[in-house]
Amino acid sequence: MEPARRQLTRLFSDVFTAKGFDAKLGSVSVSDRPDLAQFQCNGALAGAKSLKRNPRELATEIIGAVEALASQRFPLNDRPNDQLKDATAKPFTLSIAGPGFINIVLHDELLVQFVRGQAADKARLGCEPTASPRTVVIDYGGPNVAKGMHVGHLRSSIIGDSIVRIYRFMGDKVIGDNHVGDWGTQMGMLICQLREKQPQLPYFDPGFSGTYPSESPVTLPDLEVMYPAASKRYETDETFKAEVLRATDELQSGRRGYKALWQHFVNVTVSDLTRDYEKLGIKFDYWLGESFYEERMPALVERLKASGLTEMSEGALIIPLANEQEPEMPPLILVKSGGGFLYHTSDLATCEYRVEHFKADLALAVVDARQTMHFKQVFKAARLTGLTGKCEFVHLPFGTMNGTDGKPFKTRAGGVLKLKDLIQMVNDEAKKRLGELAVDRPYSPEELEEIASKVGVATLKYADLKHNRSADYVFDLEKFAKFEGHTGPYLLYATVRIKSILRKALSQGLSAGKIIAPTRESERRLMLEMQRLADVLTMTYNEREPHHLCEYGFNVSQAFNTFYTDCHILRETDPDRQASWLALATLAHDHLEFALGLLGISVPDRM
RNA sequence: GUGCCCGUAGCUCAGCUGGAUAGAGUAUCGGCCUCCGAAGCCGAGGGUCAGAGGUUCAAAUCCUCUCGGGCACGCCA
Repeated sequence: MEPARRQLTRLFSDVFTAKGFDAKLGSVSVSDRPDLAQFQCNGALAGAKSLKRNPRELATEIIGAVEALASQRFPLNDRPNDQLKDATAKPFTLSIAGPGFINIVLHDELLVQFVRGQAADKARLGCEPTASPRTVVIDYGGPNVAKGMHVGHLRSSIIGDSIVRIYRFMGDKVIGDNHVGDWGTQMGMLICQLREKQPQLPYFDPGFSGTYPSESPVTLPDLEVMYPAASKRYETDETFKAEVLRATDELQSGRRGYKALWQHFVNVTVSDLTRDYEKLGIKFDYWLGESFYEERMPALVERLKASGLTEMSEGALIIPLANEQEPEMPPLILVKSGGGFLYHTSDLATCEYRVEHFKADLALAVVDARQTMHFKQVFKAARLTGLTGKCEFVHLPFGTMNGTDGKPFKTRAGGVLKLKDLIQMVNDEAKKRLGELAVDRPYSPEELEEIASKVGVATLKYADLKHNRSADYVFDLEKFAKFEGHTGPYLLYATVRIKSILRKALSQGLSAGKIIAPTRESERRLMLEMQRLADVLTMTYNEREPHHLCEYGFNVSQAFNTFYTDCHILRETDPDRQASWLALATLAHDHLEFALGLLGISVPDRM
């Protein structure tokens, strides 16, 4: 069943259209004044203006026409006995306020019909799949070899994972790809750095023809030290830079020892990454890193050359991208003056592969906002050269995670906080809180671990997802440890509390029944909130902004908590009402578990 | 220099396809556990929506400019 707002919009639009107005005027929104109404339509104001008429007069006319259709569009099919005498009851009441707003309040019986519709649809809670499913490749994660995951990698993984879940639920064919940074100049840096420290290793002996050791000469912690050091030298030390560039070229042109060494770097990094992703409950369908496109790049470059869109400039092969609209757009460097490839080229090859191999209709890249220019270039070049076909390429940028000082996040010591340390920290805090709360419910150590982990992951993910995707946001460790207010644990707490009530009800032989019309404001508010779900989900899907779903979960939690305090379910004496409340609580639980699920957050049975 | 993002309560953020009294959380203050889980609920105070113009019956929202912060701009990714 469609949410009330959408159905009302259709009704009002029909009326506006019939009167010769733009259908858009019929748009109904949730009321800005919940004290006055549940929904509102402002179309009469704009409509009256275009005809230079009195808006209140037009609003009156609209109301008349809407009411004439109302009972037919929204039949009240179940009137409780005490309302039989009111057989002419309208499905909603309309009124005019202020300069010409039309206010709408649903009849309680109609409100209940929406909620019952959801309750009858356990699997989808009334959310229809998209009418035109597409094949969608979603590129997220994107960690780099030699740099373990730190807080900066959280966003892409968490946001991307949620978008994957949402798209899948909406019926698209989704392919999640972790585009690992495993093939750039950074690899040359690592090779040179290691060669200086351990030149005796067989990987550096060009004459070596035997089998290289299966054991990696370095661990991830080694790499994490080597990379920043090498990176610094690369910028200041010209000799080192030249060596690095040569090593990179040699690696990319297949030097055996370097390739073997590179494989070790990748392996130690990936096995560590996999553990981090497991802790976060994040999975990928593919791990097609930059190196995967290695073989495809030379052929691609040849084809592009043949297309006549490339030219030589300062020794490099480029695709010029500046035009009248974008005179400042820098060219895309296809081949470096030294002969190597940059990530522009591998990204072009990636675009091509996603179109040709995956037959993507849509390709989303969940990548840091600082790469905006890069993607503009790549996508423009891909379009120019015809690589994109009919596929739509979209960069979904996200903002930087800053510390409380407003600068990119660092630990107190000034270092980069590793993801696993962060997870550990949040889990420890969760454990502490569990100890304070669960006095009469001692958990086994295993269950304690599991719950703490769920609470910790919920804290991290929710904190990240609740913010507007494209803006920078402040990552406040102190707040993370608090778990109060608008946080993941708040939503978990509400959900777990419902589970607890339902368990208790079951043990007392009580069961959920038919949801009946609300009699209290707290009950009405909970229903109103829940019937919005499909609307919110559609918005989240269209905008690719999971924070709408966070907001929704928070609102439902809040509405439930108020309802919970106001309506004591297990103590209720009217069995019909009690059964209805149990059904309402069950539905609230299902909504929360559903919304959290799409955010990638799982709910423990108790906490 | 060119371009992009941002500036809303002490702090962290929603709201931005223009609409009524700008909302949450947090912090502060005051209530609520013999009663389904108080990580909760109820209430109070707290705002020149950075500033100035403009468009409009109506601007936090659209346009222009200024100020302030962040980021990106050819051989790192």
